[in-house]
Amino acid sequence: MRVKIPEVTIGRLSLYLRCLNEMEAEGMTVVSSAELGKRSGINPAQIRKDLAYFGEFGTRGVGYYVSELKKNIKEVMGVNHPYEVALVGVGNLGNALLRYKGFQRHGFRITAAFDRDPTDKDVPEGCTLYHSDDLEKVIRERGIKIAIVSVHQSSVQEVIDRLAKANVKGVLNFVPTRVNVPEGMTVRDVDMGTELDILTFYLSLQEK
Amino acid sequence: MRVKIPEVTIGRLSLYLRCLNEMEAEGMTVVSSAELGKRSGINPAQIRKDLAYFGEFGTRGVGYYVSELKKNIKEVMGVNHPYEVALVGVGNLGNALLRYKGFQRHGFRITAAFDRDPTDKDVPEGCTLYHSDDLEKVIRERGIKIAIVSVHQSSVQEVIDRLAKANVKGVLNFVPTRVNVPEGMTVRDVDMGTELDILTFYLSLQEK
DNA sequence: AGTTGTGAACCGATTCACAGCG
DNA sequence: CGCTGTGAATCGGTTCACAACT
Repeated sequence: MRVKIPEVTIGRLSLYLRCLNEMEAEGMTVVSSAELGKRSGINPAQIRKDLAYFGEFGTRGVGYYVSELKKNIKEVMGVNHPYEVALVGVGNLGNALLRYKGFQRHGFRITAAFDRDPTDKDVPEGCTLYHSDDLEKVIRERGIKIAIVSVHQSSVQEVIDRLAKANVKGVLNFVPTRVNVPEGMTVRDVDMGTELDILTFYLSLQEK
Repeated sequence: MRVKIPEVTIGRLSLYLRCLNEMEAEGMTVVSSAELGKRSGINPAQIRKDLAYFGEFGTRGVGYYVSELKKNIKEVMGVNHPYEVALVGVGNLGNALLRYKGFQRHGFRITAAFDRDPTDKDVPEGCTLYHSDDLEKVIRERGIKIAIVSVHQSSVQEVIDRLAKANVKGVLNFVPTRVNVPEGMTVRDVDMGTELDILTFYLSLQEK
């Protein structure tokens, strides 16, 4: 890899892909950065720059071939093949995440779920529920590299450390606590409480 | 307001508050930006700058008084009083969000839930379930200003527009679609599929 | 002496503007 | 001619370094 790629770029690639899918469905075969910009709300120069990090996907004077570009973006993002994902903590939130359709659309399948108390819990077709004790064993065996964590605050750090030991490389963390991220692992936090705080702040600004 | 406040600052204020609560529980009464930095993982200069946007909360040579600072941050964030929140779309995800404890910790209570098909659905104590048809009416009557949207893709835009009409000012949107944001409204997107995409990208980088 | 508050330097990301190419 | 790809300019946020203050 030549230069460092901003992580926001990856988020935008995901957005471009969504737009391209729509456009393809509408029968478009070629698209300019200007058109894609209109659809996605991103500045065209930004789009060109984002894409240029990874190659020269366009044709000057023409634009980008939709199906071509889709393929290239998918390759770049590493989402060409479906991914297995583990979920740790089958509480309210975990349960909903197990059933969330959005992951499938991105090519992810939650195939293993772990809980400290697996009795009385049930999981959707295609997913197996295990006791947390078996976390390392199962994840290693299956070669799972990505996990979603929705456990109780008190056990997040332990879970993250155990996932790291099991060779998990990426974690989507829904638990609002500062965690120590093990070497070689990427953790992305989703903190919904803080999101509401930010909305509230803007709200309180308006009142002034 | 004198200068523009970066929105990441607000997210960090929320983090500082969490740390301060911990520290207070541990009996600390005074804290320096260096100590808070250690706990929160944020650069001390950054912390001072974040706080300085809103006032001079510290004492030179001493630091910040914990309870004092907590109070000030809460005031700044507009979270001094509890907020009522509406939730639109009681599917899997919506249901989990209704029961998510993290919101309460931040002083939010989901007191009204809306669904196109409210039969057979039940909601926790303290929350009332309404038919979507009554959205504008109920939200207006209650003066609710913040909403969480977890409806089907096809109706997001309509829901957002109706919320705007009902005078809602902030929306936390869990639906992965580009929405047109009405004037005077703030929308924050939580796109969990894209989050996994980003993890996958880092994963695929490591393999090279 | 110790720590805040802040101007200046730095760094990274976005946008502009145009050369290069189809 | 039109649109991409990209160096240069700009913008915004972070970090540094120190003057101000207790």
